[in-house]
Amino acid sequence: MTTPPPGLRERKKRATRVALREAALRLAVERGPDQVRVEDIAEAAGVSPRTYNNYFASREQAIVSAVTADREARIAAAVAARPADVRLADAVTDAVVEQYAHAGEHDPRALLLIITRTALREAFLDATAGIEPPLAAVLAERLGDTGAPTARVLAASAAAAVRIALEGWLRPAGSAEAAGSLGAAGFVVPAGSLAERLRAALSPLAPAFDAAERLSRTA
Amino acid sequence: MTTPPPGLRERKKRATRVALREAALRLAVERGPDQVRVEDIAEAAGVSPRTYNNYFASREQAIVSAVTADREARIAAAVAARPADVRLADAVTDAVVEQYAHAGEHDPRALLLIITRTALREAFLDATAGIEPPLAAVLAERLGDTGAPTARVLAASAAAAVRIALEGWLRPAGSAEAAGSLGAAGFVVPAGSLAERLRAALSPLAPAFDAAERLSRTA
DNA sequence: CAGGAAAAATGCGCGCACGCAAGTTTGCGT
DNA sequence: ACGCAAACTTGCGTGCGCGCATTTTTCCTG
Repeated sequence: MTTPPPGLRERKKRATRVALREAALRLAVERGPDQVRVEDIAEAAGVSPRTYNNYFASREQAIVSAVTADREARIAAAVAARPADVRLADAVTDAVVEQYAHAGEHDPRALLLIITRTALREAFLDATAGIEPPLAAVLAERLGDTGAPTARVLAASAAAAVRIALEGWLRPAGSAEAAGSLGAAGFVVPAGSLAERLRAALSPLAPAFDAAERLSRTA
Repeated sequence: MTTPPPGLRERKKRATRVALREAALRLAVERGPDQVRVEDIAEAAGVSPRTYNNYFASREQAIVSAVTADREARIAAAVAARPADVRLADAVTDAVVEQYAHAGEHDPRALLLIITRTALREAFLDATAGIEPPLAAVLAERLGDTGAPTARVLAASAAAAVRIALEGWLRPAGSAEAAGSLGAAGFVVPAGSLAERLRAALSPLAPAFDAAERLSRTA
């Protein structure tokens, strides 16, 4: 369940992936996303362009993944960490809010960039779908997997809710420009409390979580 | 609410879109999806390749859309058509089941093709996301839109559930081959009752629909 | 510690998606 | 009926995603 010994192969793979995503983000921030060719990213990471494509299916994906990182896994872990007697709906909601709270805290320019460019926004939103599999796994465990698709459906629904919350959150930012390397301003971000939006989007699902939980207890 | 007068421009556009998607499907069935270049589709539809790309963002999308057609709108319409006093969850479930019941009834070969080829399956599944917007619209109406994202979340959740049901339904079909123009067999399809899977996937969401409905009644 | 299997990196080639800047068609006001 | 503006089509050019075959690296087992 932990980390046996990672093995060298695995470590190198991770290193390459990290190198690629960081190079992608750095270059995108420095010179603007449209001025970064795949070749540049690959070179900066010290691999061939072809190899780059073995790790990421698109430039947007690479850039965004530097911000998204392994948020999916962190959410799942956070849910699993909650004591077993708290309402499942609350566990999920809190875990999600917690993980998105310090979104892009490390580099405001990255967030600004993603918000501004349409293609990146798109990729960023699509990335939320990634929480489904790990979340489904923990939910299946908590609900005592019956073979029914309940866990997956709830996980996917939560993911969809998160996506909707994010969409609404960054809707205000629609203009162009501001791509120079010196955006510098963190106070330009949409604001409007991401946390509130997340809770609002997830709350309609609470009854479904409650019902599933009830079923699993009586079973 | 109906059709004012469609206008000539609009009619031509629709005609082109239909021509493209039907050409795409026909060619794909005839000679196998990998033997169809964009150029062929465009030519068969009597437009330039560039124009083809103004209508569809990928070959898969074009092919699949011939089967998907306007299922999204039909589902939304079906929901809207149910009397206002039936449980919302039931209305949605029945509407979905009803629309997917005669899936690819017209051309079994098309279904067979989509099931077989991975890229097409992917595109087919992605297409389910398309039900969200129209469904969200009807739900918003039924629930008396409060500005809260409830309707959208429920619609997206339902779409996700449908996707999961479909995934499970066509999992059994994983092999390759059988791409010749004479598949001819309709009894090869996965079977295992799509309807049951759809209901099973949607049922965990019922409590959420009930709760939303209750809220809207008391408000 | 050798040797061979499995996995990953790489090079090459093809078709494709899409931005851009014309050219062409449709719609509408006068 | 005319002509202008907006919508749509088209050709061209660029970088990209990915399948395939080959080479290089990692891993395991005797």
